[in-house]
Amino acid sequence: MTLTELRYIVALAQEGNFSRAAEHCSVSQPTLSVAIARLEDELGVQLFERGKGFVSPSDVGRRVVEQAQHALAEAEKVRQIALRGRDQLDGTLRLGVIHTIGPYLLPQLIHSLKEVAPHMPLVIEENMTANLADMLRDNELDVVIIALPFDLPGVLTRSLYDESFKVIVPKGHAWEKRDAIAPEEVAGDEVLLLKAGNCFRDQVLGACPQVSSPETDIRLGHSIGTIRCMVASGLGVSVLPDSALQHPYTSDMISIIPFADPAPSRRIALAWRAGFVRPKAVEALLDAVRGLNSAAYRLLV
Amino acid sequence: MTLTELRYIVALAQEGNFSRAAEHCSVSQPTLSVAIARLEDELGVQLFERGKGFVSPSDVGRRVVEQAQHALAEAEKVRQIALRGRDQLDGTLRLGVIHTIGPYLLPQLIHSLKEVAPHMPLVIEENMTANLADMLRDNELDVVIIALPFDLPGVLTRSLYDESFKVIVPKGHAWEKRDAIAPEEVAGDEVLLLKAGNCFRDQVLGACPQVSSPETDIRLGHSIGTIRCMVASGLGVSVLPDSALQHPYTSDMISIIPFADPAPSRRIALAWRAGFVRPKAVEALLDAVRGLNSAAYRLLV
DNA sequence: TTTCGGGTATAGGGAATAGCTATAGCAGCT
DNA sequence: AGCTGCTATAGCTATTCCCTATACCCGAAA
Repeated sequence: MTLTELRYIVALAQEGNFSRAAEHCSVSQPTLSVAIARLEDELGVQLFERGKGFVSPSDVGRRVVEQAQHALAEAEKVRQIALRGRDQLDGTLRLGVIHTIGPYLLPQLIHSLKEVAPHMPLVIEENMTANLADMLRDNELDVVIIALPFDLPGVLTRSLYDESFKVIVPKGHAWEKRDAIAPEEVAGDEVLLLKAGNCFRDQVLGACPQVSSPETDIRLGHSIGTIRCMVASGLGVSVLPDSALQHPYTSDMISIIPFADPAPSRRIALAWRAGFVRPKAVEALLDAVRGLNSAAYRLLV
Repeated sequence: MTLTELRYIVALAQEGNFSRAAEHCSVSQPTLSVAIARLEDELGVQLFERGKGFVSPSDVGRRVVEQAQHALAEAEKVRQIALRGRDQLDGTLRLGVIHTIGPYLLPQLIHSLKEVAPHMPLVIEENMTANLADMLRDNELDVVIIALPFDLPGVLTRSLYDESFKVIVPKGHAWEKRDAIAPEEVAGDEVLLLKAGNCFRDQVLGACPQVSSPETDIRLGHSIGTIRCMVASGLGVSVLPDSALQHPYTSDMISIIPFADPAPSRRIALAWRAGFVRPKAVEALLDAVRGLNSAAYRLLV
C-alpha cells in the first residue's frame, strides 16, 4: 500500500471513471488500472465494481476510500510541517550563556537579534561553562556564549569580541585617583572573587597571579552583581569585565580604574555542535552581535 | 514522500541510531540512511542531527516525526478496514423484490439466510419489476428477486423455483366443487387483476388469454392481499401464485382450485450485476433458498 | 602513534517497480 | 458490421529500491 495508490483510489471514487481519474492524477489510464488492481489484490478486497459505463466503489471500497482521504490528509500535514520548518530562522533557539555575560550582553543582543531574525525567540540557560558544555553536548542547548578557550569534540566556535578587564574600588579607596593599575598590583586579601566554577574567576586569577584564592571566604561572590555591591560597601576591590561596567551597571559608590597596558582581557565566543541543523540561526546570532554598538566590545566578527 | 520513508524516520527517532533503526525496519543500514537523506532533500529540511554517538531529531524533525506517526496510523486503518471487509458475507446486502413475492417468500428466506450468513442484514426494497431493474442498474440495489424473463445488459440471473398458479373463488361460487379449472375457463368480467405494472398481472393475462383487461375498473387490486379480500367478499374470482396461498395466507371465505394440467406457473429468479463485488453474498442467498422447505416452491437450485 | 571498534555515508550493481505506448477485449449504438 | 467509449493486458524502459562492500570519521585502547 502506497500513498500514490491511495491517491488513485480517491481519484477513481471521485471521477467514477478510470480515464478521467488517471488524467486527474497525471498518469496514463493503464497505470491507474494496474495500480488499483494491485492494491485490491494486496488488500484482498475488491474496492470498485466495474460495470458498463460506470465504476463505483463497493461497500468496503467506500469505507476504504474515506479512510484513505484521512491518511492522505495526515501525510500532507507532514509535508506542510516540514515546509514551514524550512526557514531556519523560524523557531525557538536554545541559547546557553555564562553568568558573567548574560545579564550584560543579552538585553542588547536580543534587541539586535529581533532585527535579524524576528521569528526566532530564545530559550536562555544561564549557567557555568562546564554545565553549558554538557548541555550543548547532550543536545539540550543549540548554541552557547562562553569565554575562550572552549574545546569540545564536535563543537565549533566563532570569536565574537574581546573585552578588557578593569579594576573597581570603593569611593575613597587609595587607588581612586590612579590612571591605571598594573595587574601585579591587584593582590592579597583585599580582592573579591567569584566562587569557584565561574570561568571569570579563573580568568582574573590568571591575569593577576598575585591574588590569593581563598576557597572559603566571605570574599567570594555569587555573581558580578554581588561583587559590585560588596565593593561598593567597602569590603574590598575587584576586577570586572568591561561589559559589566557599562551603563546602567555603574554606581556612584565605586570607581572604575583601567589596567595598565596591555590590559588583561578575555575573548568571548559562540559555540555550537558541528552537526547543528540550523547553521543560519548561528549566522543570525553573529549578525546580531555585529549589530551591537557598545564601547565595551571590541568586535571580532 | 512515501509511507516507507515515514516508517523509517519514526524508527530512527525511536532508536536514535541508524543501524538499530534499520534492523527494526528489516532493511540494511545504507538503505535507511539513503532513504532518510532523500526525504530530507525532498522536504528541504534536515530532520535529524547526526552527531558522534547520537542521532537526534531536529526541532522540525520532532514535529515531522510526530505527524508521520499520525499519518502511518491512518494508513494502517485503511488496511484494517479492508481486512475487515474481506468477508463478503459480512455487511448489509440491498435486496429488491417484487410485490407479489416479498410478503410470502421473505419471512422464510430471511430465517434461512440467518443460518447461512448470520452477519449479512438485508435492506429490502419492494417494488415492481421495472423499478427494480432500474435500481439494480443504478447500483442502488445489489440483488433482486423477480419473475423471469428478466433480461438486462450486464445482469446475471439464476432460477430459484417455479410456482404454479391457482384459481381462488369465494365460498359458494359455482366452481367451488370442481377438481380443476382449465386456463381458458378463467375469462370475462368476473376476474380480478392486479393494477398495471405488476408483472404477475401480465403473467395471469398470458396464462389465461380469455380474461379481459379493463384498465379502469374496480376489479383492479393494489396487492395480492387486496385481491384476496375482494374475492372473499364475493366481488369475483382471481388467480394467485402458490406461495401467496400458503398458510397463513389462506382464508375460510375462499376456496382454492388448481388449474388443469399443465397448470400455468412462473419462474422466480435471482438477478445481480455481472460485476457485483460480493458473489459469495449471492451464493449465500442461493443457499438460503435451498434451505426453504415449502410445498409451494418447486426448487430449481 | 597505531589500531580497533562503533557508527554513518558512499559506490556500484542487480532486482523490482512504476510508468509509458500500443493494443486487445467488450458492450452498446448507429 | 462497424464505430465508440471504456478497461484490461502486453511489452518495454527508466527509475527506484535495496543490497553488499567499502570508505570515512572519531574516540578509545594498545
